[in-house]
Amino acid sequence: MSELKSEFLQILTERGYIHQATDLAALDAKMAEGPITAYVGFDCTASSLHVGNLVSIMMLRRLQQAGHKPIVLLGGGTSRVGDPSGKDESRKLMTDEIIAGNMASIRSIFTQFLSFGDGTTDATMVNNGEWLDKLEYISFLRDVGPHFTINRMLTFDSVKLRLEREQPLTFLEFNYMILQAYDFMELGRRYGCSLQMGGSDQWGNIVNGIELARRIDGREMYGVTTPLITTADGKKMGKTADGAVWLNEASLPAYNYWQFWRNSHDADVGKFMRLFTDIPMDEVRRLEKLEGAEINDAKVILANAATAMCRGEAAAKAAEATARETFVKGGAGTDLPTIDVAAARLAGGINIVDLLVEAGLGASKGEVRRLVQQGGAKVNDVKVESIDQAVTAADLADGQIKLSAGKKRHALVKSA
RNA sequence: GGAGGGGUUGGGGAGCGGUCAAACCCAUCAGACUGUAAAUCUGACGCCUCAGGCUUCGCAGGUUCGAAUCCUGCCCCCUCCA
Repeated sequence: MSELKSEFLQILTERGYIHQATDLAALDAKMAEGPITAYVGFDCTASSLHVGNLVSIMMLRRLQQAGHKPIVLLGGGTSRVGDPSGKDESRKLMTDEIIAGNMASIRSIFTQFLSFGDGTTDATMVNNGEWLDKLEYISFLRDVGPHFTINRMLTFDSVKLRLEREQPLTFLEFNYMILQAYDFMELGRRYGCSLQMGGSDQWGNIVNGIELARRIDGREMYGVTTPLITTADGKKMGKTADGAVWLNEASLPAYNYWQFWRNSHDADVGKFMRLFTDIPMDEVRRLEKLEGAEINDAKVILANAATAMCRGEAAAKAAEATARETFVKGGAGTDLPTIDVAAARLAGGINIVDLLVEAGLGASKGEVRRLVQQGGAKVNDVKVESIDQAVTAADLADGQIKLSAGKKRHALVKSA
């Protein structure tokens, strides 16, 4: 895989998106010739996607930028079956209502990253329930069944791992890969889609689709997978103490999203810029070389770019302003988590431990007591000396009280 | 189906009648050092009305002054044999 001709694959390679690909040379030639249509599938297993899905979303964005057509496939149909990959246990079956709700919530995310419409390079959103829900069992079996041997299916990791560990794999789950393969073929028929992209765990599913389409339709299709993105200390990216880093504002406020990127490890700054922002490569190369305190500037640029893309320019600006106000000036930015407390209650004095728990800076009173005893709690940047201390209206400064747990976690209390 | 082994506090994993809220490691949180980084060092790490109390060791019973530790039943898991 020496010199690539197509802009898209050049960019993908340069920015670190490619893990595996089927017949890259042929795909490259095809993409250099003219626009193609490609898709990534997303299951509707949660009400929001998270940064783990971001690599795939960004690939679609790159695709569109390079003049090709992206399809976002929402797994309204496949979510009713459940992908068995990796997990030891079967996924719980989700109700149709939950799936529909998740799908509606996930849809909105994509408009931030792609431009939708009817133009040749406009993105399209499709729900595989459109065809999967209508399949007739016997005819489906006759059409598709002969092209899959059980022998082969048993060799795929998603199945093999489960069997090796003697974990049950239901027939329902076993069918997932067939349905995904069918999706790819169907997208080829309906939209002339010829490329499927996805995470490295999707490799088997993608290859199945390619083979199915070739056997039944004689259509040549391709697959590209992304590497599993890990952080510099070797962990799966996107896991924080509080859980996943969600893309939806409702699941994770912009300030926290911004902070996630701002707190990247030094060594990850360049990698993340390449994958998750549109910052030009020259700029990336310059910024990732910064050392010492200067790399912090690069982290801010990363956080701004990533947040702006997902949550909009205004949200990024507000988050940055709050971070600057809070961390650089030692004040309190408006984007910090805020709780309201009745004026009367505040006038009477509220125990600091109770207040910290209410503000979400600790999970239990015991935890917060420890925090105070270890000198990690602050009111208006003054260390709390005792767990018996009370916060009163006298602590209000500019109508608010700043609570801190450690150096990074802050919240505001407002009197209402 | 047969024979063994096991289910312990977020994860891993000790404990095998009292000194057990339960070793140790990881993760996590805080403090120091810094750059809102990493590494390192220190401390904490079930809940509460916190020098005291309460609820935990798969589930339900039982033995005992006293059980995570013993017994009975149930559920689940693993290994080997068929």
